[in-house]
Amino acid sequence: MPKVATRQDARQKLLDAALSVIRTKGYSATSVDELCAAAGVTKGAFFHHFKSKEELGVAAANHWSQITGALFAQAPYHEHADPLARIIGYLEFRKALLQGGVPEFTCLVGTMVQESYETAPAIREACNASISDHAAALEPDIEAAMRDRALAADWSAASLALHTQAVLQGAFILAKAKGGAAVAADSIDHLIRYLKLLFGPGAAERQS
Amino acid sequence: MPKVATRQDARQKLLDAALSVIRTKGYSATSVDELCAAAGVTKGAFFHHFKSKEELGVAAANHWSQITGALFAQAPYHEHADPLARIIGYLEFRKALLQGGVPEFTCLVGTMVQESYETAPAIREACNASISDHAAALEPDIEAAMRDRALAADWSAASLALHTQAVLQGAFILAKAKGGAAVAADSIDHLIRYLKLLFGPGAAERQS
DNA sequence: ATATACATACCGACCAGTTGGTATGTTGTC
DNA sequence: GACAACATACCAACTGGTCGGTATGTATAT
Repeated sequence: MPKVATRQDARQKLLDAALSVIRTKGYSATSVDELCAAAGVTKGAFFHHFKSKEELGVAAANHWSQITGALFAQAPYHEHADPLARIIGYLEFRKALLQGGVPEFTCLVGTMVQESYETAPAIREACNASISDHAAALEPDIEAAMRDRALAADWSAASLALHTQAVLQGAFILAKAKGGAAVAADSIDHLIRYLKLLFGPGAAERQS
Repeated sequence: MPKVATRQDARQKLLDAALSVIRTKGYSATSVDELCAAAGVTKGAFFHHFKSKEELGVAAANHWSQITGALFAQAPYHEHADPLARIIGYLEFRKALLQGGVPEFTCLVGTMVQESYETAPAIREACNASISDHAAALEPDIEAAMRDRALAADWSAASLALHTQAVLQGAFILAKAKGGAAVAADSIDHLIRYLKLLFGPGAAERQS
């Protein structure tokens, strides 16, 4: 029996618990006690690993970056030869992720940054890094697609990458408001349509 | 001296205070005491007008709907003869609203629904109504634009209207994460570009 | 005109429960 | 035996909410 396994992993259990609890109730409404209960850990363990609730918030945002980073890095859409196909594939992948209850497919950092952007700068910055890094990962494919089609656009690859994240974050808000994933899928479809119009046949001629 | 003025307006003062305080700190992190202090009102007055904090949340969402409803109803973009111009005008208007600090231009109900969608059904529904009604107000113009151009689209006016709200809500999240309005404006620009591609010259031929 | 009756608007002390955080153990490991 | 990884007990501050009370307005009957 790996006795070591029960020891030393309180931090991980807290971090994992934070992902689901905070996505369900929000950061402020989530108490330390609740987090400990969900993780099956005592309060002493909590403050042994995190010197404050805010530090847990920062760590949770970073944890989220790691997990989602790994998920998207190994996703199959990277295999497409055409960069545009990879971008569309990414968005189809995000649509396919809209499974289960709303708390299960929504974004931790999008939720957290709303509550803490003015009151907890460290959390805001960790959330910003998570979103911005994820967006930055899309830039090379967007740039390649622009080059392929010789697009002389009045927008940058970076701004389009951020726009995809805006649509996704907004789609999550609508899903929360309406209590279902359907709206979110519709919004992603509109984004896909936008990309196809931007990069599709005759696109270079339409833009100048 | 209007002695009456000092009476009876505690409710309004609380509602107005709620708009700014909740947009800054979020719903959960805003305490009743804080709300009272910001409104210059006592706790007794609070619970005289609202039987619970949650009821204040619902009332604040409705108050927000009223205020924003009036703002957009009297906005100048309705004067355009062309329905597409009205839609683009609406989005330009929203871009022009990105002034001042982040808490001043972001959306109350978008913020609130993130925190309460699972825990406070009444607030969720009030926020949903605010967003959905606002989106619904855009539908007639979208439908008219589709009719004008004889678009046989595989998307509905309703879904496009909701998509505009998703982009706006997402733009606010990015603005909060990055600490400035610039990203939000860029995202609205992408949305405007999408609409121009959807409805612009040759659009009917491109879609089938 | 005025007394009675009642409703509305508001005040502020108070309460029980919860909050984030701390101080002091205990236990296993190198 | 030193140190990390926890557990337990506890605390002051704050939380949403209650409650008895007061000031003011209004309808009605006399």
